[in-house]
Amino acid sequence: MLIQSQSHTLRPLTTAHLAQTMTLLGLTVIELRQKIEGELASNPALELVESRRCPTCHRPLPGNSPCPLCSRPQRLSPDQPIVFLSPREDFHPYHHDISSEELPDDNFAPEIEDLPHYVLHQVAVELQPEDRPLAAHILTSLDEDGLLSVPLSEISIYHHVPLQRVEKVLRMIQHAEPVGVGSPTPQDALLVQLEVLSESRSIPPLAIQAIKQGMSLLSRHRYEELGNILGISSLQAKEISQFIINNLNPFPARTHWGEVHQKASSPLDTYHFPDLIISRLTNDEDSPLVVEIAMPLFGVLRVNPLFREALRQAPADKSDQWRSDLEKAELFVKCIQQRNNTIVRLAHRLAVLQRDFILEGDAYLMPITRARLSKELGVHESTISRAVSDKAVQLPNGKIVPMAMFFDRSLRIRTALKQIINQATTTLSDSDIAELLAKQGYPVARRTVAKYRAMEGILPAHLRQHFLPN
DNA sequence: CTATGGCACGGATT
DNA sequence: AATCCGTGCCATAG
Repeated sequence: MLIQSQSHTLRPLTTAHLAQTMTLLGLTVIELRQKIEGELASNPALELVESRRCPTCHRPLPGNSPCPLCSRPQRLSPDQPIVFLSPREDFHPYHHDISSEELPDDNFAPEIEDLPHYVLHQVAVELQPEDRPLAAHILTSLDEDGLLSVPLSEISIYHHVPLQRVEKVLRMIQHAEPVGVGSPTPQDALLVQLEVLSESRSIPPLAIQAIKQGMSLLSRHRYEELGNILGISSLQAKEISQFIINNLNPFPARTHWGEVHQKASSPLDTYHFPDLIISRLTNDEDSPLVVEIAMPLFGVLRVNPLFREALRQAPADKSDQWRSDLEKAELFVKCIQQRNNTIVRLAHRLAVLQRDFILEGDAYLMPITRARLSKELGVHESTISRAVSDKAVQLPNGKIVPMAMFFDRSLRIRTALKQIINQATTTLSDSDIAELLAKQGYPVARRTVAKYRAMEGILPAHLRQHFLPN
């Protein structure tokens, strides 16, 4: 049998090994955690050793390696990302301490008043004095997403006023910034935002229906079924969905206040826990990237040495069972290592290739294919596919995006297209846009422009109207 | 007649 | 082998 040939690439030795590694590769952190917990529970030969922590930064360390950040020599090259496994005990997105200092917009008001006051000041002018307590009640009952957490009827009863009056006040609040705040459900928030948006620009006609009838399908990206309900094709459904994602936000408090045209980071997706967390080591322009690969458990998995020992004196009737447990455990540990190894190398390569995209944004995305990467890393194409699909990455700016975005061939062109339309003084037809794109080095067919436009939720030229921002 | 959406085909990707 | 994506052609709306 062939022994590993390449430098530090762990090679699968058996088909079972291969199969299991493949399966593991395809799993998200959260899925992997369940898988590992299952194995741990069913196989006594496996054990979980708790992670050590770095004495300096208190970060949990994978295995016996020194802390990849603190024990790093001073030789820092921007081209060399620091990639490491990061055992986690929590499953909330988190920011590296250093990068969290960097805030995206500078014109942010230094004295930030809290959301309830911010909204109250806006509605105060048109609010009847006697309705003030109602507004206050509503605004103090918001959850952290800006949604109303108590039923309206409760407020109505509490203040001994008719329900319509409460509704009237709520309507006022919902129309304040951030638009939709105070809505009882994400659905209501979207509807209000849509209504407000429709005053300044045209909107897809079926968007309202989509939100009203297909909310659950919408949030699960079930375009085909959504299309069926609305009596349109799944492509159209997708377009509408895209429009909603791009222009509306189901959780009003989660965006920054002020801007009307939110580029919300696809809010319907953000609850995913990222598998990769990318930040920058320092705020310098040439700082290396730090890539943490989320490990699902706070510890390191290994074969229990005591179990190995015990096997020697195993009672005859248990011997076979134990032996098989041990083998399974060894295989499992090896597969996990293999998975980690592949992901580390993949992440490293991606961080090198897509550095500009990670730091500067969509316009700098390199067009790369999974096939190319698989050659560079010396693995099968399907390996890359598995490793990428369904995974989420948190970028230094805090946005969580699907890992597949690193391989999106059209994203670059789509952002160029958006820029063209935003900067255009006249209303451009699709063919006009196609020409302009070609001049920028993106030769695309007119028909393709239409599709990209639709993907971005931008309406056709004759329905488009231009408004100056604010 | 022009601009755009639907459908389907072929090649690339997974 | 199945799926996705860009594109051409045609129908339709304005």
